[in-house]
Amino acid sequence: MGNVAGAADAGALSLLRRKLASLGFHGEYELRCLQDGVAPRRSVLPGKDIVGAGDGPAHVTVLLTGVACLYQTLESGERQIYAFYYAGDFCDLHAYVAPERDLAVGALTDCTLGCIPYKDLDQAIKRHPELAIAWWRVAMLEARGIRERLLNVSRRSALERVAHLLCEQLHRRKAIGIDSQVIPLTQIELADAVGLSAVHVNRIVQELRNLGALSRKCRAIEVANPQLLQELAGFDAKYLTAPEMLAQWEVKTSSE
Amino acid sequence: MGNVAGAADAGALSLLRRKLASLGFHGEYELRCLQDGVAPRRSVLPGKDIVGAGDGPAHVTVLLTGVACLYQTLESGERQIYAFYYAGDFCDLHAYVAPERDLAVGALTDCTLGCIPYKDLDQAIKRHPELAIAWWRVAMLEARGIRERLLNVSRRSALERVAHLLCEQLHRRKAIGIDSQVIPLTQIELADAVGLSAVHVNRIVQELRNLGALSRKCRAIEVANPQLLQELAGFDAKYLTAPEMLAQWEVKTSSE
DNA sequence: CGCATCATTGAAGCCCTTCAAGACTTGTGG
DNA sequence: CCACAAGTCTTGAAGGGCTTCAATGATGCG
Repeated sequence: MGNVAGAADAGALSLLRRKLASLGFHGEYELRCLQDGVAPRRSVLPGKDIVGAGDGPAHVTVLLTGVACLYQTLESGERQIYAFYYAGDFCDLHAYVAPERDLAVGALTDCTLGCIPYKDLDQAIKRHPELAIAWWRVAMLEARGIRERLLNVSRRSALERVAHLLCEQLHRRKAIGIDSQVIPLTQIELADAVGLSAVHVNRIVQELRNLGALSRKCRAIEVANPQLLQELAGFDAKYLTAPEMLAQWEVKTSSE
Repeated sequence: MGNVAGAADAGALSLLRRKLASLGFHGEYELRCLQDGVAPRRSVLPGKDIVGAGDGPAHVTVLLTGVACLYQTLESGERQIYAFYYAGDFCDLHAYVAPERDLAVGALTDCTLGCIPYKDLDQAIKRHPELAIAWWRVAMLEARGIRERLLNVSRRSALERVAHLLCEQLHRRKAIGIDSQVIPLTQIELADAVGLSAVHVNRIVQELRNLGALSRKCRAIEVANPQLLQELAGFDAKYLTAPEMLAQWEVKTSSE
């Protein structure tokens, strides 16, 4: 709720600019029309929803700090996690073009959010149609991430699944400048993302600790040997879903 | 290879027009610039690739008739099917904005294809930026479909998975006017989509036949009792991923 | 007719789930 | 500062769903 002004907003804007640049959108001046939109801030505590199921917010939410996830709770009470969001990611861009029932975004750690009202987005797109291509690209990347999650659940053993998910998180965190070896997910959250029972994830985590891939120092998930973890996961960095590696992209319509 | 002219092209154009209208794009005249692009036709036999892994085609492919699938083959030789395509679906729109390694589109039945060269697409988008929002929407729907596939694999029993997949196919076929109760998928293809072994899918199919949900008349998958199948699957029509139900959408930028 | 692909069946066994209970951690209020 | 509650982590035992292997029967195609 607490609105912060000044320097913090500059940080948010530069985050947004980097993000859009990585998506192939290079309008320097044009970003200004979104700048004001990001100002309204919000904080959300772990376990609380950033976007509730069935919400029809009139703005797009940008994650500024923290970790969040896209998820759905089933009738049975189970929860399926579809994607993880980090600083710079858009949480509910999908709702702008295609409202989704039953889909929610939850905070996994303390989260800070920026909001871009739909009307600002409308105007920005109208003035700079290349933006729509950038959003299109965001959607494709989201699909790619979910495909990776499906592959994980469908074709890999429990140990590979967990190890692979941890490798992904490690890479995405590094890509935005977080070097900590600690991954702030509970075993329950891990289980909800890899489609295993929490009990079995626990056994896998212990196995990973025995193998030396994870640290035994603390209760949290701390990676002790990233190299080993990658080998156990069969993780291939080329499968990275993060848009950071795509900085060379150009928006087509502006070139021809 | 055989190019067909005249009446058949009119069918393809009307297919494309319906598709775009369902995505919220209503430019009557504007579609003409895509019309010429669809003319070049191609036929692909079952089991062959429409778009190979690593291909960088200079055009977007529209499926005009038949059934195709988006898939990936792993190092182990296994195949994961991510999505099914029917008449009117775009097979490789993703490659236009975000080239994908290892991803291929294969024909499951005899397929007829139309091609839209990238340069036509470039021009169309430049002239009518709302088109980019329509493509964006396509990408979101693709993501939604893959999420549904993930949910299927992650949280449901083998019988529910198979039944649910069959329900989806039935609905999508009906949405484009195919009323046949026969679903032209082999048990192996089913297995590759639901993440089960072919052997076990076979046992499930037999169980569904014993329960009366599937027909025993032929070797192919023929639905005998759609209602029962839906109950067994816990299938809820509201989860439909097909864009046909979204005809009420409007492209935002043109309204304000 | 022979070959390739798909469907079917059986047996053995492992991976993972479920249930149940206890230990540890954290935060909250008295 | 302690007690308590809530949530997470941990451990064991029992069982079932699915896989793998292997072999045989059907179907269709050149």
